[in-house]
Amino acid sequence: MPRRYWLMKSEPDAFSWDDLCAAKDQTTSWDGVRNYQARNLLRDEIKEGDQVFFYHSSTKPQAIMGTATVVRAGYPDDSQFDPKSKYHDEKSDPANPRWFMVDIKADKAFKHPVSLPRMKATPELEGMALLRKGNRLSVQPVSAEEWKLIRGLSRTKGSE
DNA sequence: GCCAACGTTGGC
DNA sequence: GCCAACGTTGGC
Repeated sequence: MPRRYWLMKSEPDAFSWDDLCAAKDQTTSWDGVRNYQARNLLRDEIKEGDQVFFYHSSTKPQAIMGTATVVRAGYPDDSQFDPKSKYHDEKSDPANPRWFMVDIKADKAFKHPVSLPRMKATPELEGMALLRKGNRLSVQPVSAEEWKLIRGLSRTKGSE
């Protein structure tokens, strides 16, 4: 199985790229995802060694801040069983957990974060999941071509 | 702050 | 099982 690529969104007010870099071992559990489509990716598709773009949403500017590596593949999200957590899900059965998470570790900060407008202005990225209208998935696939191209963009300053 | 898009919930 | 109402996401 070749390494695969993903994009994960985070609101920096909640958890930012800097928070990831400041975390112990620059590693965090990607918990709190409560969407079935994203859950399926976390549980079934995302494997150790896969690479992740870390994207800041609902902020200015929205941008991919850097890359991370999946250091642990899908396992049950423990926040679903914690009554004190805002992610608590009383309907989830511990014997058959509903929600999953992965662990990611910060890899490289982009010299130049790649902004949403810059990606939109790049014709080769036209089909990218992130740019599709109405897209709300917080975890989404990235193709090898998109990965390579965006890493290239991050090495040079854009107009955005 | 607005609102379009989409997912989820619940009445029937 | 349909679908209207509602809540959330996230760009603008």
